[in-house]
Amino acid sequence: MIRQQLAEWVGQAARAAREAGALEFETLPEFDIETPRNPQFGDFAANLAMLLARQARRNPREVAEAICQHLPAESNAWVERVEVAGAGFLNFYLKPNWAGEVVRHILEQGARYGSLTLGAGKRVLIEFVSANPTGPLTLGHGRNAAVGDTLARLYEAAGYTVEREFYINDGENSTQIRNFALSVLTRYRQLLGEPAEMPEDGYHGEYVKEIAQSIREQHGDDFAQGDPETVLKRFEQIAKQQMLQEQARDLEDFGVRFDRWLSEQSLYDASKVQKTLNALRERGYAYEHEGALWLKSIAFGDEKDRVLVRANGMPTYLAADVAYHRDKYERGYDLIIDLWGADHHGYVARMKAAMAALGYDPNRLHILIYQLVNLFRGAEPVRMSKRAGEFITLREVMDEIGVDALRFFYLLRSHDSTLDIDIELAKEQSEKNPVFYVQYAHARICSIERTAAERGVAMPDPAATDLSVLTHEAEIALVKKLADLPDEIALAVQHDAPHRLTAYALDVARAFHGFYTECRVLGAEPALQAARLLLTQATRLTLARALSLLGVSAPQRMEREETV
RNA sequence: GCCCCCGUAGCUCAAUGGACAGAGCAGCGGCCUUCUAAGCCGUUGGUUGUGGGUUCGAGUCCCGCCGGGGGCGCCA
Repeated sequence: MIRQQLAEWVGQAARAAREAGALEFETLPEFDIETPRNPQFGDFAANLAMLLARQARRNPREVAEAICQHLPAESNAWVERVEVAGAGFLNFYLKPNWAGEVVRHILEQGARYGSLTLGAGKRVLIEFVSANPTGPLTLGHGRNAAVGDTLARLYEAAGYTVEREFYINDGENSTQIRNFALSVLTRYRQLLGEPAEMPEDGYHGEYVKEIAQSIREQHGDDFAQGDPETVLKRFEQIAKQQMLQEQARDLEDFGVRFDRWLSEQSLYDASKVQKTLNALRERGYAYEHEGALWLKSIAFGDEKDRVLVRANGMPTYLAADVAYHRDKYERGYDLIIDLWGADHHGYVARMKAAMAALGYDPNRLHILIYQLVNLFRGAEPVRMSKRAGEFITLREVMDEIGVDALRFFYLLRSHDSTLDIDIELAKEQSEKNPVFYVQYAHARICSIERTAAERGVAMPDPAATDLSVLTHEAEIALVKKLADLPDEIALAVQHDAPHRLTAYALDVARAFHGFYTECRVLGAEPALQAARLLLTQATRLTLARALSLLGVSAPQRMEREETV
């Protein structure tokens, strides 16, 4: 709130200076209100003067002076003084009552604190995870789920209307589904004591045997005979369905829910793939060559053209995916976000090309690529899973280290960086573990509130409490951090960078722990105790909101297990 | 060969183009009769891989090179 307010005043001042003939410029550039690293440069700083210098044909410090002299009078309410400094920064020093205003504002907002109207109800579709129904969710899918879900929560907080969607790669004619069904069928036959050999490129994980086993339990030897093709089709359905249910369960337990599970096959059933291919042909961006149908993606910056329909008449995965994305555009979202693994990055250019070929604005499609996740146990890399063969499953790691720690670790780094997760560290209940650091701050606050209640100290009324007594360095540092939440949410959304929020939560926790050590709450003299109780409450609300956006719980208490 | 990501303190990583590049861990030294020490304070540690360029200002943007990871299918 304070940043927007300052930005508004600075903008007004620049225009007023122009009116008064003190400054020349055509259009007001986008400028920043930033928090200087060094507190001696004020509480906030504006960089407008530097950006305006060229247009105004004046040196930046003169421009800054001109802006400074035209700041609206109402800015006196919060601003104590403004200084022109450095290359032409406008440094704002706020009045002491500002901290109290922030606390009051947070308490008024309550659990909504941080919510924005930035999105103005615009509709966003986030498609993520979208794992193949041929195996359990892996460690990599977990990253996708954590990043996608928190991004969705952030967009919601920013005032967008968000839909979460899981795309099921279940095309009935696809080789992978067929192969998967064949693998399950082979295991099933082996269970019945028949000689059957796994296909060359079959699925070898333990889970395939589990599915075969469960089919046997439900259907006995019903599938021992019968038309092989019919049996295989049946296995496709059953195996796919079971896998999907397992994935949904894993996601549910991981705190991720989807609004829609959209099946690739349904696109074929509704002729959407065919219609999309026709549309591409009509627009002149699909052509026949050597018996196949090609997308002319070169025309839109891709490095080569891509096959849509194979020479054998079967559409490729791309064809269905183009139809799917066309469908997304047709549903009228303002923003479409996809979250893909790094191994799909080569796919971005062709998908954007396809959308451009269909006449849609490719900029409305954000495709985020997240990098690999490596698992360690201490210094030892973990590569194999018992259940899934060469993959480590989300379930295994989630069960071992817990949802809170795992979600937090997934969001600790930018999705652009490869991520190493150390199971030992994530399980460790110690100061090395960042999840506990944040949760502990929340638990400590709850503990203060419990103790206050035990001692009969009532939570003061914010309207009737003088908050101007909050002047300690640690109090001010904490308040500044708390005030940042709305901006952090805005930035996280603008940059599609959910990991910013973990960093923010850590910052708030750090500021609180500092405050906790420096400033005694209960037992301080009454006026100060009241103000600090309210500051504590505002901190709890802020931490709880940040944690909830991360999908991490905010515990009321934390007991440390005896380690010795 | 082409494409994507990364390269910042011993390690893992931050830093919407802004001021003196910051945290955590590891190391060293301190702080529990008072709201939870899963905490706090102090301290050591840097030519931001490298060479150019753009800019009032570059870790950040552009080009080249070096190193690490991933991808380049009528698989999905």
